[in-house]
Amino acid sequence: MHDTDRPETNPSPGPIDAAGLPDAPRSGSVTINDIARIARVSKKTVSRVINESPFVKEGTRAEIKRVIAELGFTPDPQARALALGKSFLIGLVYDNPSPQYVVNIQRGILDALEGTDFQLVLRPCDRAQAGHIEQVLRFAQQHKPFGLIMPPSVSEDQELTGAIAAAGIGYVRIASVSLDGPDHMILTEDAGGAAQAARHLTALGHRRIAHIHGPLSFRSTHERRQGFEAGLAEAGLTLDPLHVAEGGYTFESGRQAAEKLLALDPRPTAIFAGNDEMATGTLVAAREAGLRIPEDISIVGYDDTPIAGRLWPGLTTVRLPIRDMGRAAARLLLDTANGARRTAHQRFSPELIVRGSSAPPART
Amino acid sequence: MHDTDRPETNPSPGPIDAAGLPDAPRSGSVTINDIARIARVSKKTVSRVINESPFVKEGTRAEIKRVIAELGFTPDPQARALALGKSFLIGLVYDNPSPQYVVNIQRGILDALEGTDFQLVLRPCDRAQAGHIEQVLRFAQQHKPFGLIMPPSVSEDQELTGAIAAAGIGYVRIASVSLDGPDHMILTEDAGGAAQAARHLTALGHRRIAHIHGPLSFRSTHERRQGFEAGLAEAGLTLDPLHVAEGGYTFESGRQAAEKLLALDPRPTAIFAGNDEMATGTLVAAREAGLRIPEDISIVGYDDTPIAGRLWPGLTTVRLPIRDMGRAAARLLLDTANGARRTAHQRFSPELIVRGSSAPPART
DNA sequence: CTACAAATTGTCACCGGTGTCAATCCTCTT
DNA sequence: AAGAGGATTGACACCGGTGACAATTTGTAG
Repeated sequence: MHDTDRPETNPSPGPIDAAGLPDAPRSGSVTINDIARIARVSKKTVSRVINESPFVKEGTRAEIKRVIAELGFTPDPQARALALGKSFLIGLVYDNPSPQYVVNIQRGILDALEGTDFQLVLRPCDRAQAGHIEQVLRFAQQHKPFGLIMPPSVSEDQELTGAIAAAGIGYVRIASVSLDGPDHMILTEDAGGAAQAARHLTALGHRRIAHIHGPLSFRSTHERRQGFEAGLAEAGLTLDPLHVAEGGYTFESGRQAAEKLLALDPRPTAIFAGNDEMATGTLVAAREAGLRIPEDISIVGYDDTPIAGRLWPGLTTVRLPIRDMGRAAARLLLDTANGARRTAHQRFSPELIVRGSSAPPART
Repeated sequence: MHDTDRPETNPSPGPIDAAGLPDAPRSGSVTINDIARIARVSKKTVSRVINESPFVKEGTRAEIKRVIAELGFTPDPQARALALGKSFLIGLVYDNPSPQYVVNIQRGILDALEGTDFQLVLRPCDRAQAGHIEQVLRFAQQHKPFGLIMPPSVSEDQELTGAIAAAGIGYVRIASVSLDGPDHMILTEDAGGAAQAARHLTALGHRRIAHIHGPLSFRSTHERRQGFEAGLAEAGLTLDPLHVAEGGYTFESGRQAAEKLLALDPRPTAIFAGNDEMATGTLVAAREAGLRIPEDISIVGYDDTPIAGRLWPGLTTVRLPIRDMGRAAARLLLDTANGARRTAHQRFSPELIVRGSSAPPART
């Protein structure tokens, strides 16, 4: 149970020095009042200096800054948040099933937040679960975050982003280029990356090429497939519906989809998976089927998460600068604090990374 | 540049309804004042209900709760934090190089925090970098988190934990059992897990067994090595110093350490790596050396991160219930809010997971 | 029916900042 | 040298809660 039966008043001794020097800074921490008193100005002027207001005389500003540095004062985020009606938290609202993706986004955001007063708060959001929008909204209304960052597939949920915009919360979305919008966005050229993968395979001489795509609820799924088909078309190929399997962006789903594709006769000589997790599943499925990689089957993934370089053979994949994107998203958000009013879009181009999992098909 | 040249006063129209009904709740959000007014009590009494104080008459409490539910009131965390001198943030202070570990800890903590008012804030902490303690301390003093959770190796930094304790911040450490302390802890029996790995290998018939340990700054490194040696001793074996290599808990370090071990003559028939990342590196090094796994070399890891199940062959490893540990750590922290004053220790036992990377040694 | 203690509720200052707007200080003009 | 008008600065209320302590109500013994 709670310890609620203790008396409401706190019987602890309290600040012993309370009766002492009336001018001594509180033992706890330095506040704006201490600075104001010592610098012989009003707290409002100190506040102006903190907030870099231009309406402070240079000499005053210098003196206040000196005192601030001397006492090691840092403004209380809670108090500021209360007064401003906006906290110094940046919320990462995510549902991406790939841990690698999530960690890299986090790292990028943390890169950008370093040295600022902003903190990164994690807010997972299960779109499959009813009421997920209300949960995020509740967080937003309660904690009044400075802004939210939404990677796919949260970023593709129109209902959610609409509700957040309506609540007056700033946010940056990370999404595929095809998803246009009037808000801040970090865009990835998914179709282009997938086309690179297709070109790579056709250049190696593959003709029977299969594709495992992600969940239909992800826009990247469609974009990557479409880009892949466009890339194949450049070599005069089309994607046989038999050669298309659906996955869920997870290892296990990739493995199962690959099992189906590998059982085809004739067997495809190459498989392009919608992300690295599924490509890893494909690799395992191929191994279980007794196939050699890349001699019997070439495998290409997408994202270049760390696992791609840890497999044997290394996974040929399309690198997405996920960490950079996270950093850019956070920067975009912070810029709005500095008065950047116009919405900004920023593009990131994927790059094909060739490792050992792809090679020319065996002569049949 | 900043938009600091805008006038200090906000020229926007402001709340239009300000002159209207004096009793109407603010358009923004419902506050404790609204509840108090409508329930015809003082805000202090509402505050008591919010905080589940027992000093409120049942009827009053019921009525206030009704009004709270009706208006959908939720107390402002910033205001509470300001008044209490303690925020509703839980800080995860981490430096573990393995992304899988980090994500799982996060998930566990988030599990425990779901449905509470607490938020998870990420606070990476590079122990190699000078001033890392000051950074964490600065965060703690500024944001006054409700508590911190520190997994290894941050949890093993006496200087850091000491400073945090001195600052009066509550925290829970996740560490090896050998690291005793007067504070809340989640303990893992690393030595026991490593001993299980040793028994597994000796039972398979291995005699030339090597070990790649982690960085010396991690306590788990010593604990795992010691447990491993103890397990070998049960079979009458000792660990030849030649068969010991140092790694850094990273993929690349494991790969390099394994290269050295695999070049020995006679070659070890089994390698126990201090974590899965290094075991993965070992697997790649073995493949590069043209060895078959497990026929030519058995490999065992530690942690059972997801990658262990994604490799081919699957990695035999020691499973640590990382997510459960994160959840337990957060629960422990929350319990202190409910008056649990005694420090609590909670143990988690590792479990050997046998997959395809270990088998009896080939007859030589 | 009183009186006194316990239970319940209220008042008011304060947590540490910011917004509003008035007051004061300069710097030029004329 | 007085006045105008912009540049600086300050006074004070307020953001939405909680702590300390006083006030009021209730319960119960005498």
